[in-house]
Amino acid sequence: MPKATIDDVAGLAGVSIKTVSRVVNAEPNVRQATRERVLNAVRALNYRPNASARSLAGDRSYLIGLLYDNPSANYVTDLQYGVLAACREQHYDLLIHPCNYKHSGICEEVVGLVAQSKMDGVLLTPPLSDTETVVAALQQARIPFVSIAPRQSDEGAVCVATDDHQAAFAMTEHLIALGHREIGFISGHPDHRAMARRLEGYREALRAFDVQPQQHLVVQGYNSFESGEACARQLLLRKEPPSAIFASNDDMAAGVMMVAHQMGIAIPAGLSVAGFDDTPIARQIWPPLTTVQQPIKAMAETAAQILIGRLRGQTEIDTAPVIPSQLVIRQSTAVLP
Amino acid sequence: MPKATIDDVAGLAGVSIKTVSRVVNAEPNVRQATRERVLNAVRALNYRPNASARSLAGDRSYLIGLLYDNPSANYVTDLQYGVLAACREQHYDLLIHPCNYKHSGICEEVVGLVAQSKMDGVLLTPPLSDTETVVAALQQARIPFVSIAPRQSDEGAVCVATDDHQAAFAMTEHLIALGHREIGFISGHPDHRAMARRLEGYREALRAFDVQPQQHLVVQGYNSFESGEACARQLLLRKEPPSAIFASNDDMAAGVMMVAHQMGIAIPAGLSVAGFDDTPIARQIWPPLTTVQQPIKAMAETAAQILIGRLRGQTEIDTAPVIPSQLVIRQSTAVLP
DNA sequence: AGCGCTGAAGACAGCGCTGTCATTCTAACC
DNA sequence: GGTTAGAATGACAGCGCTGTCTTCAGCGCT
Repeated sequence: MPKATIDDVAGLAGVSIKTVSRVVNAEPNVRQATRERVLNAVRALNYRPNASARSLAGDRSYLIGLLYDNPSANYVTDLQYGVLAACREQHYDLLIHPCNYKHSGICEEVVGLVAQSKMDGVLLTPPLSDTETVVAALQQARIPFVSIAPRQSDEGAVCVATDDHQAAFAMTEHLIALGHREIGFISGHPDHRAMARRLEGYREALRAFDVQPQQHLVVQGYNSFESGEACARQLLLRKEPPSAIFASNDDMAAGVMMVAHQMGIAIPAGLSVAGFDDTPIARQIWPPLTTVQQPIKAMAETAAQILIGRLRGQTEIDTAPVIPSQLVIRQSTAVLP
Repeated sequence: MPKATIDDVAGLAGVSIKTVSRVVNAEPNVRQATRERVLNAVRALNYRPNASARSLAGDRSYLIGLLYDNPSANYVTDLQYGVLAACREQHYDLLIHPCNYKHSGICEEVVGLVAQSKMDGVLLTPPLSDTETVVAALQQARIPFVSIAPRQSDEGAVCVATDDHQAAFAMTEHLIALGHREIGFISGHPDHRAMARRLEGYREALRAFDVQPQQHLVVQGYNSFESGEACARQLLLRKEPPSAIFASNDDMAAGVMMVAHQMGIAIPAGLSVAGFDDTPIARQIWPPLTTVQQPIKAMAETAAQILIGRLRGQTEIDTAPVIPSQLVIRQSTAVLP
């Protein structure tokens, strides 16, 4: 079957191509009977509008871009699945673009890419959404975008916000409730604003429950399993090691558990360990890891819906929804003996 | 800066738009001096050809699709990075399309998708590349495609082949060399041809080294961590448990190790465990897992290069390169005491 | 000098759609 | 019944490029 064009459909339905166009694009002002006649013709010919022609004429590509720079495969695929769900629903296609947020030419790269590939808009994810130069470049180039980012009062940018602060507070509260007072904290990569929020949440919980914060119990990690190992050694080799360690992500928490195993420390009997993100690894280590589950997929889907809505001209939508995360208590945390 | 069109460039360079088109598309028959004049104008105006116009006129979209149905985030992102590397080099864009290979309408879905999004060609990955109906539908619709798939003599389809058989043979040989004779094998999902090849490799190695194959030492897994656990219980609760277990993938091997830990079996002292794939988890469990590393990224990149080459009209390329995988010996396998 | 020939460049017609504006129809009102 | 606002439809010009065909200059040959 040769691919049908809009003319074929118009001919079969006995209307002008413009009317077919109206029906296909769900525009108003078409009589119900006409609409059905056209739809039948579309089905009969298995007509698919030509995306290129449509883009060229309409100056819209029905393509959105997903920009990311994140080494976690799970995070990336969760993002993609969420965005794809929204795209499919709205008949948009997705272009993915991993990039290096530290690259000096990142702004030109991003703007150039959007121009080149004719994206209608882009989705920005951490740490790109935390990189102010990129955000500014996008704004300046008037490229529609929506960020996924920690909650933030400043900036007018549209974003789907995470509640890292609150979740870290809740996790710390959980540890305190178990009787822990010496709670080590492994902070995350300094370029990720979400990581800073997690540290704040931890600190605020200590304050809220009158636990004496100790500077040396907070060590700087860099999100990787290996950095988790290094930080764990630093914390556990002290003369007075903490009774619990809260790592800013699961990979580092897994690193902590690896080191604990090697040092012969039982978990959770001798050490409670908590992570953040609820990646698959949380359930694949022993004991299963207490962590925080952030609905990445839902956030990505929401962000994509908002972006596409804006591209369609909507503006009255909620400009910064916060998607709540959830504590997942497993077996790596226990009451202080 | 308003976006420049080909007319602007032609005007500035003092040539016709067709000549600009020739230069931009690296076509022959343009004098060197003219070419340079045009290129200067392109740079001066920061000209980017309009992808939609180009597609419409040239009946090419410079878009390729990556089809997959795989729950492993690492696998998927490796694929993507490989394909993207080739795309970037060749100025193609990538559309990703996760799908459900068991869905009954999968063939129509795939063909429809390609038509809809105007993809020039697609990349097929396991288990889609193992699904004959999909392959047939693509061939019938005359959609150019390249598969990533286990080596296979039949079919004329262009593919980048894996050497699962050989790698599994090598791993089994490694275990035999360590003195193991009772080697349990956890096979993978039956719909993945690669998994069948791994089982064959195991069997052939037993035969080659005169180890008595035992039917009950081969149990059926389904690629997941949980199925690895179940299979491990089945193998380890026998009165004469194997001294080594070779799982068809790392997740299942991790499941085996989890069960062994729970049963108080030391690894590798009491049990050698081997996996396949070299996913990050292999290094994040204790002890680090002996496994097989298959260069997914390189395979994907090669496949994309071949596909793009074909789209460009090349045909004399190697039609079925085999990318060799590599044994990674870590600490989960040891000499039989 | 006249011939054909090749390489370099341009003219021109669309690709299949959408935006704009003109036109026709419908129905509700006086 | 005549008007008229508004809904429904159509005519038409291009969006920015590429494919095809044409033109023309320059060259070697007889």
